[in-house]
Formats: sequence, C-alpha cells, structure tokens
Amino acid sequence: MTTTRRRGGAMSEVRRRRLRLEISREASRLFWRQGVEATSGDQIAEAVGLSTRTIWRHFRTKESCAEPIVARGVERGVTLLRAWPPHLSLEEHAAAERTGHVREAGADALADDDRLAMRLVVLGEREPALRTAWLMACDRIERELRPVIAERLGLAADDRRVRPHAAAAAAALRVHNEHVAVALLAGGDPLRRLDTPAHLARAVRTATGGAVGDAIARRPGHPPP
Amino acid sequence: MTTTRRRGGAMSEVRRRRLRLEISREASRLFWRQGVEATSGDQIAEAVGLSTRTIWRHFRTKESCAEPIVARGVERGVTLLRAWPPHLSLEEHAAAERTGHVREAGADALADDDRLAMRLVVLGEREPALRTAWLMACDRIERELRPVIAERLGLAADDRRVRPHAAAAAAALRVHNEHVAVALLAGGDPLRRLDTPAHLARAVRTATGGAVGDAIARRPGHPPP
DNA sequence: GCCCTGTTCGTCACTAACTGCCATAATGCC
DNA sequence: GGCATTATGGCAGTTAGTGACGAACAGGGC
Repeated sequence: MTTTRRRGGAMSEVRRRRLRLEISREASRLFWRQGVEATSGDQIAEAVGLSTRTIWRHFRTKESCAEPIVARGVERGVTLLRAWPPHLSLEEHAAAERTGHVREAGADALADDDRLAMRLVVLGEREPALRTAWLMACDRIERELRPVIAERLGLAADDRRVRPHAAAAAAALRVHNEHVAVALLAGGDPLRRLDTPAHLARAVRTATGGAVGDAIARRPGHPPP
Repeated sequence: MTTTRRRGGAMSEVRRRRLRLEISREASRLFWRQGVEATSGDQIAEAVGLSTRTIWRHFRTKESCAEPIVARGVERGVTLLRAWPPHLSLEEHAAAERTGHVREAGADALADDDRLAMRLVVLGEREPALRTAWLMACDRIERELRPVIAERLGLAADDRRVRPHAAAAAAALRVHNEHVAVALLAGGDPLRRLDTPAHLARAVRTATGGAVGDAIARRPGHPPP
C-alpha cells in the first residue's frame, strides 16, 4: 500500500469519500422525491449543509452527484471478487460470503443507501441523467475490476485478455443489480432469492466464458489461443 | 413491421436520424479539434447551419451530441449480429461478412465518420463528458441487441436470460471498439488484424458463455438451468 | 504556545447550457 | 391549392457550473 502522502491541511482520502457519499445521499434523496430536473444545486447544498460552490467542487455535474450512492450495489460485487481466495471456486466463495453476510447485517435490514441506490437505478430507465450516472459508476467499477481479474488469471495488468473479462464481469454485475432493483421496487421482498452472491457468481462465470470462476489449479494458460 | 403513422408536416424517422447524425458530425469535429469544453452550442449550430435553439431540440445535452457519431463503431457489430443467418455459426458468418465488406468499401478507405468516432472514443478516456456519451451509445446498442439475441436463442424477449447475454455481448463490442480505437490512433494501420469480424465473433461467444455463437441446432433449451 | 504552508470553504460576479413562448416557415395529406 | 401539423428561429429567462479572492483550518517545525 502506498502511504498517502498528504501535507498541510489536505483532506484524507477517506474523509473525502465520506463527504462525497453524504452529498450523494442527500442529492439522491431529492432526486427520488422530486425528480432530478426539479432539484437544484442550491437545494442539494442546503440539504447537506454546504455552500453550493462546494458541491461543484466535489462533483462536476448535478447528475454525477448520484454516482457514489448508485454505485453501492455493484461495489458489493467487486468486494466479493476482491475477497475471493485462490483455492476456492467462485461459487464456493459466494456461498461462504453469503452466510457470513447474513449473520452480520440481518436479512431484513437492507441499508437505506442500498434502497436509495436501487430506486435511482430504476428511475434511470426514464431519466437519462440518472442513467448516465449509473453507467459511469459501473464504468468505474469495471476499471477497479481489471487488476483483480488480472491477478486472478495470473495475467499482466495490461494483458489484452483482461479488459474483455472485466467488462463482461462488470456488465454481469450491472444487469444483476438492475434486475434486483426492479424486482425489489415492483413487488415485495424477493431479496432472499435474488440477492444471493451465488447468482452473481454464476453470472460472472458465464460472462467470462468460464474463465473467471474456477479455483486456481493450473496457472498461466487456460483458454485456447 | 408497423407502418409509421405520421401526419401533418412530421419529419420522417430517417430524415430525423440524418439530421441528428449531421449535427453530431459537426459537433464531434469541433470536440476533437478544440476539446468539448472549448466548443459552445453556438459554434455547433453555426457549423451545421442551424439555430442554436434547434440544436437543443434534437439533443438534450452538449455532450450527447457526440452519441450518434460515436455509436457508429458498435453499430457495425449489431448489424453483423442482425444479419446472422440461423444455419451458420457466428464465426462462419463473420468470415463471410468480412470478405463481402472488404470488397465493397476497400480496405484502405475507412470512412471519415468512423475515424472521428474512434478519436472521440479515445478522447473519452480523458474527457468524462465524452465518456458518458460513449457509454450511453453502448447502452442503446445493448437494448437493440436484446431482441436479436432473444430471437437467436429462441427465447421470449422478456426472458430473464436475455439481458445478461445482451449486456455481455454489448460489452464485448465496446471493449473491442475501444481497443481498435487506441491501436488505430496510437500507431499506424492495424485494421487488417484488429477490425476483423472474426475477433468480434470470438469475443461475443466467450462473453455469452458460448450461448451466442453456435449455428442453431436444438431449439428451446441449451444452457443448464 | 507560535508561525508558516498548503488546503478547503464561502461569497460574489460571470459565462454558457438549456428551456418557454410565440411567430413563421416547411412539410405531408387531401 | 388548402389545411393541419410540425420544425424552426429569435428572444427572454433560468440555472448549472467556473474563476477569483479572502477567511478559516489543519498540520509540521520550533
């Protein structure tokens, strides 16, 4: 890990992230309540207790204020992949994670931010501004996935085969999230069946042509050239 | 096909598309020459010979002006998939299309719009505004891919298995395009090796876990549940 | 404790992306 | 040609977003 070299009164990276998340939270709430058109930058600023100028310092666009919140769903997927130990298959790891996760948070209590994220994702079907935020968030996730997948496959980070797999995996995470979101908002509480990491594991495996999914056995080459 | 029921002085769909493409072309040229920040809506309007007001009638955002041009690359991929006859494997079809395509346009003459599209795609690495346009274009492509893939797999259009495949295929098209774009702009003219539909076919096949790729043999079910 | 340095934040003025509104020109249908 | 509908232009108005400058603020060195 590179120790963050910050000097003077510089904001720590974690504090910066926290602030962005807070802004995003308030902005997203307003977006959901009154639509993105109807919410002004001033409203967001007032809701979070900052000046409007500061909002634009942390986000380049009104719509991009939604990104940190909306990214939460897919972020869970990448943490799942990050924590994937080499000696397990993806499905085994997913199963283990699920049991651990359920005990920690309880099956019924879905964090407010996650609900909000799903709401904005489905709202994105109608509001192009939110759609762009969602796609940009997933794009960021895809980049974060690249080194993870490269290491898993024993490939160099800039190997030509990495990016297709990362893109496919990110796409799998995205549609899974969209699916869960509409199912959750439309009907009751199908979380127990839908949100299982097992589904994610399956989706990622097929999206990568089976490349990302097995426990590590043979190292360097696995797909036919 | 539903005959488009248009009345009064309504613009035909094809004319509308042409106009949007023309606007997009001029906007994209300006974006490339002077950056997207530095180009104003007025400049775009003047370049295409319309009033600024009309520009905003056809595009909701300055950056979205780039979408039609930037989508050209991936659009070729979806036309490839659309024209895919059932009795061929994807690779066979790709090979056939390639020979046909080469004869038609000549290998050396890459259309100006395509060059422009690739330039904007690589520029999108640095300019978030262009990145959103590119992602939105690919998102549209993904939606167009849905019915094509559904029909190919003999599934209902709203079957749960369609969207993951469409997303994965679209992602494959996207990274292929990005790869071609940077290779083309960075170095000389690696088109003969990179732009082959054969690579697209391979990418789509693996991204869909092999589901989209075979010639049609058995109809209804093919992946294990 | 103090100064010094670099950073964040607020205020204000300003630019430019968009939007409504109304009159006018184009277009398709009869 | 006449009519209905739509696309367009011009203009006023709103609001997203930026630059500049000063004040508050967090560290490090002493």
